[in-house]
Amino acid sequence: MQSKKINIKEIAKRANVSIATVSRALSGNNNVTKETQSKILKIAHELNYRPNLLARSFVKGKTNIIGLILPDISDEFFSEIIKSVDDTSYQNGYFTMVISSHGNRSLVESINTMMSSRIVDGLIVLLSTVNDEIKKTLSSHSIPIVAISGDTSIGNYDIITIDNYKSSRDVVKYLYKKGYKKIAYINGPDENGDAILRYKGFCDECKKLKLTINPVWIVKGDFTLSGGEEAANQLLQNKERPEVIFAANDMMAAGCYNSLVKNGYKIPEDIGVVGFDDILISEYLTPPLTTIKVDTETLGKYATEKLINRINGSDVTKHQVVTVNTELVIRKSC
Amino acid sequence: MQSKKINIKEIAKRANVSIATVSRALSGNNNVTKETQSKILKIAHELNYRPNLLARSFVKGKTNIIGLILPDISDEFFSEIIKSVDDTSYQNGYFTMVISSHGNRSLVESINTMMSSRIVDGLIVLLSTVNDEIKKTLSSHSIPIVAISGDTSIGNYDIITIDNYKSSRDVVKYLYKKGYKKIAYINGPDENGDAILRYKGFCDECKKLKLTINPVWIVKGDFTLSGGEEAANQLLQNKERPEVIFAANDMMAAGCYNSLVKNGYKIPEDIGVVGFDDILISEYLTPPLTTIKVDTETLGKYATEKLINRINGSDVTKHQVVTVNTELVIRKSC
DNA sequence: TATTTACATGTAAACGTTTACATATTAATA
DNA sequence: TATTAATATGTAAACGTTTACATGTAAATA
Repeated sequence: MQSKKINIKEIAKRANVSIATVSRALSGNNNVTKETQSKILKIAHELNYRPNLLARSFVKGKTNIIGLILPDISDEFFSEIIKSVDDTSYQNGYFTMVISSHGNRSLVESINTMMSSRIVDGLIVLLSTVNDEIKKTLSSHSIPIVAISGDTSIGNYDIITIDNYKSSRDVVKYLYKKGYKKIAYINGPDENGDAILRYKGFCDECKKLKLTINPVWIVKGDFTLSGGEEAANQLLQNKERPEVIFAANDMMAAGCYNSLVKNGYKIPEDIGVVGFDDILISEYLTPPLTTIKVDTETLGKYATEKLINRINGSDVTKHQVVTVNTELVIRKSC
Repeated sequence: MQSKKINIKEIAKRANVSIATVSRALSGNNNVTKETQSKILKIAHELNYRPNLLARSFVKGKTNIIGLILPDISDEFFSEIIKSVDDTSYQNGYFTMVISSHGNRSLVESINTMMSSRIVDGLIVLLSTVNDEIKKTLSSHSIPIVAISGDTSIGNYDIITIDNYKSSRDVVKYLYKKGYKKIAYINGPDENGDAILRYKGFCDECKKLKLTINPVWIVKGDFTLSGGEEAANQLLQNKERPEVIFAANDMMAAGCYNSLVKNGYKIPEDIGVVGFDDILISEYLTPPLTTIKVDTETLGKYATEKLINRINGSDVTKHQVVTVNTELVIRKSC
């Protein structure tokens, strides 16, 4: 039951100084004597004073909050990024505000709201698909924006990405080295930037290794578990069976497992499977899934650091595309 | 390149009215003529005016942001809660700020910072373990607080929880009905509120069904995958083998799978397994895991609604404990 | 001692809203 | 028509900080 409001005015009164001096003492400004400062600090502590961050943000025009906009928050990949972003921003004196744009909230709407509200100093946007509307919205920013996206086509903002193309080629290279010649591919959604590059990497490496790509072994998927299962079912209906299935993400690879088990195929003896992402469940599938590990921690870290450097003006270079390394994790599925 | 700052003052000047009238017109206040309002709205739209939410929050003493404090953000269980909380708060005109207290940030520190900063109107705190320090911190709140926790011991705040005790009894009941008599139990961490109640439920139902609890079949776990695997290894070293293992959470159940497979046991033919939580991987284990489904969506929704009702004063009852239902999901693991 | 310099502190404006209160205008009533 | 009530609008304070500028004081220099 604190009767009086504790603010710098109250502290000033008790310390017999002006509010300016209190402000300076509390902010560690050097233009204040040791004695005055310690007196003020003591009183502030006694009164359990906490600065009104809202007032401070208001006058400074800076909230030290960064916004993180997600297409859909429940995906495990995203939750790891949230953690990394939140960790990094905290270390740099920022808070993280998470805005998911599922349900009745569109991505563009979320971005616009956040950009104009002055509540966040900058924005990290996680993009799975990038259409022209989104690109236009992002480019018309009034605050710094960093995108985490597979689509690296030029926009007027920084992009943190992974090397989908090279990683995909690495997978094919590895399969080839293992002796696989007949590789099937389950693609991701058409408009998905990551999916497009992964597919291109697959095709190019096959071409380079002179592996003929059987058209019936290229099937469309949607990055979901059931989509992967259906795609695998479709693959199994062909007369000629592939030796290994390369799914464009782990979730679909897990779907393949379901299909293969139900159809009586053993992994990897009958058909091998390889995925992309290294999500949590991949390690615990039977057999554990060979896949491309995406370093989400670094991804989130880079994005956050880049954004903060943009915010505080220590990075004034042209917008960049930063690529985070991936790693082939060899397990037992092929 | 907007040369002039767009605020209500600027709009007032152009509309030839006072800032008060602009404020009223924009906020939909009725004390303003249709003509004046539409004139102001038109100008605001032309100038692409966006209210400074920070200024508004500051003067109103309300930010419409709720804080969500997590022990560690990467857990899948938490990410589902984030989604649900964010969704519900958005529907009620609130933003969600996520604060994870991993790394160098303690839970108590996070709570204190958030409570005093005035940045959030209320706080949802996800608790796995509740010690006295946390309880004391939560009880000394200056803003509404809702805890999502297994520990329902009375504190001066609302608690949303699941019925760990009853659910655990349900599992034992089901196993008994299936004919299992020799049930092993892998416990969670000592101080974990959920774990304590699950264990109690297990014991009480065994007693009721007159199932003798073999002490060597009760082993300690830590809710992690490797912990589950070790616990199962330990169980398998006894001369007498249990017929089924009840793991206090799904992660440990998955660990059991690893141990059993490595030791040449078939699930469920040789030994059955049952878990608790119904996390994403449970469905995709081989065989799919029978477990207790926790309705995270409802959990997050209830917590958020409760909090918002506290914030806007529409709920002034004594602090409550609200229990969200669980469901036994029968799959193939026992 | 007189003057300059450095430093500590105070004064007051600024940030962009909302809102209590005052005032002016219009409509409703006697 | 005179009075009252209702409505529209304006004025100015308030929210809690930070900070440019002014002022005062003590130390350093001439």
